[in-house]
Amino acid sequence: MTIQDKPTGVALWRQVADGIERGIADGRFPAGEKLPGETDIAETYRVNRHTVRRALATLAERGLVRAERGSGTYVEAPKLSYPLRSRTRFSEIVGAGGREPRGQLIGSLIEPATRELAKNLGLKTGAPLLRLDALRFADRTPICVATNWLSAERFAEAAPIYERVRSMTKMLAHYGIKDYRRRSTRVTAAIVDASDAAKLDLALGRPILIVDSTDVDADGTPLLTSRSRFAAERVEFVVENG
Amino acid sequence: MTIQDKPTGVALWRQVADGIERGIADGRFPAGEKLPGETDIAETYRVNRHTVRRALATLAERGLVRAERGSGTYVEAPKLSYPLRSRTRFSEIVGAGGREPRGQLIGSLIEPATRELAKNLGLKTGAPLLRLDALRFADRTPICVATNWLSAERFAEAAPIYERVRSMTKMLAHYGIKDYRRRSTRVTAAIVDASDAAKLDLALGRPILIVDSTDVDADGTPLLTSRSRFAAERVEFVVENG
DNA sequence: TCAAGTTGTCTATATTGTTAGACAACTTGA
DNA sequence: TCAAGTTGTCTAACAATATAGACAACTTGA
Repeated sequence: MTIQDKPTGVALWRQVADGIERGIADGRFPAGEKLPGETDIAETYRVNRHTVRRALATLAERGLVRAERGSGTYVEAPKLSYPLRSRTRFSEIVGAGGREPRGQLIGSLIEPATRELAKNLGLKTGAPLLRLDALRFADRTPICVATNWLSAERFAEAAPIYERVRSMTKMLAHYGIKDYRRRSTRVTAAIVDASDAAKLDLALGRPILIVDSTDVDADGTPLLTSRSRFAAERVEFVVENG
Repeated sequence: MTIQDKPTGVALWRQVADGIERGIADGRFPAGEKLPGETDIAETYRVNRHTVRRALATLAERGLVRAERGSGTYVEAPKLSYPLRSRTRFSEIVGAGGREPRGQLIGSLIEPATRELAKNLGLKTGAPLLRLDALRFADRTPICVATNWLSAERFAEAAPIYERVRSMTKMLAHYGIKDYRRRSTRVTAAIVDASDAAKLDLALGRPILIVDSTDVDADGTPLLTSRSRFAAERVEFVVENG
């Protein structure tokens, strides 16, 4: 009992947890930054280190902080709230959260359509597809790896264009496509593989959200189909009902 | 552990005490009336009678209730008596009632002065104003939401300072303002809107008291102008004549 | 490679919170 | 006067909270 001497009915660990949470909320402890060490926190709150640990444990359970043994405890970025609606644009969604969207082309190649890809795009199995692999960021934090398949015939120059404009929406605009919408969205989850882990700067064994989707133009003609892998700890999908 | 099953860090007696205090504040337990018996309270909160007793003890210590052996426990606390005089300090007024004043900054932004605000503050229309929205408590009971406007140039750092000291008076003291007084006060009433209802923990449709005021320093220079919305059921303004 | 600094885990002890039961002291109204 | 209902007080047991110290496991940078 050092914060106040009279019993308040509010446990010390709770007071410490609330104090730290307030610090995160108001930016005294920015996302990604290291918190003071447990010993330091214990000292500033004049409380035992175990009490601080309990406070941090509740915050970690809620995903607000992440402890790294031997290194420190870090503020987790608040999850990006990602609405799943028919008009889904990564750049708009990220921008709406006050963060800067960024895309980076990490690979492009031509490959023949599997049966499923062909079905999604309304093409024949084996038709040539342009595959674009992109890494997408909110500010400097990688959010997802997206693999997009488009008709190689219709969108022959898509790769260099995407590389320049760094936005799917703008790239499609180059082909005269003013608007498009999501025809289908399927969400599942898995454990990240080594390749994606490296791209997303994610520890092995962490969960990812996998979104399979197909975008169509105003007439319903398929434009592209894609599989995106999101770092689960950085996003939160919001399904809007109604 | 019956109110919730996970440990919350808030003692049961404290939760009961807060619940009863809320009931007194919002009129479910009017001043002078008898509370339900300790056994009844224990039953409604699904808690031991001793726990209720501890809750009542803390309320009694603060003068909110008075226990009469053999008869019952009665509500003491009348509405917060809030004198409207030229030297009006929320913290002093609440403190004088034996309750603990508290302030919480709920928002701050820069906005241009409307004609009326400019007039109150002796500035030009459109001048940059710092707007501070604060929620003020007596103990744990929200009393009013106050929107304060100050010159953004003169009080550039007011928001973080207020956040720290949680008192308008102390914040102004940081700017070397030792004393100030109320130049004008206007009182009206309305029905609470949804936003204020949530902040004040007030049911929709309940009345609020609206106070528009301007504070000036010893020389008569305007310092801040504000609009406060009080939960009508929790305060009683006292106008002292003479 | 090593030292310093970090989080993770264990044991132990004291204090506070919560429940349970019993009975005393008192008030109220029939 | 008496029964019912109230608050006051006591003992007892257990759970949750808090402190203390020691050491392991790990990361970082010199």
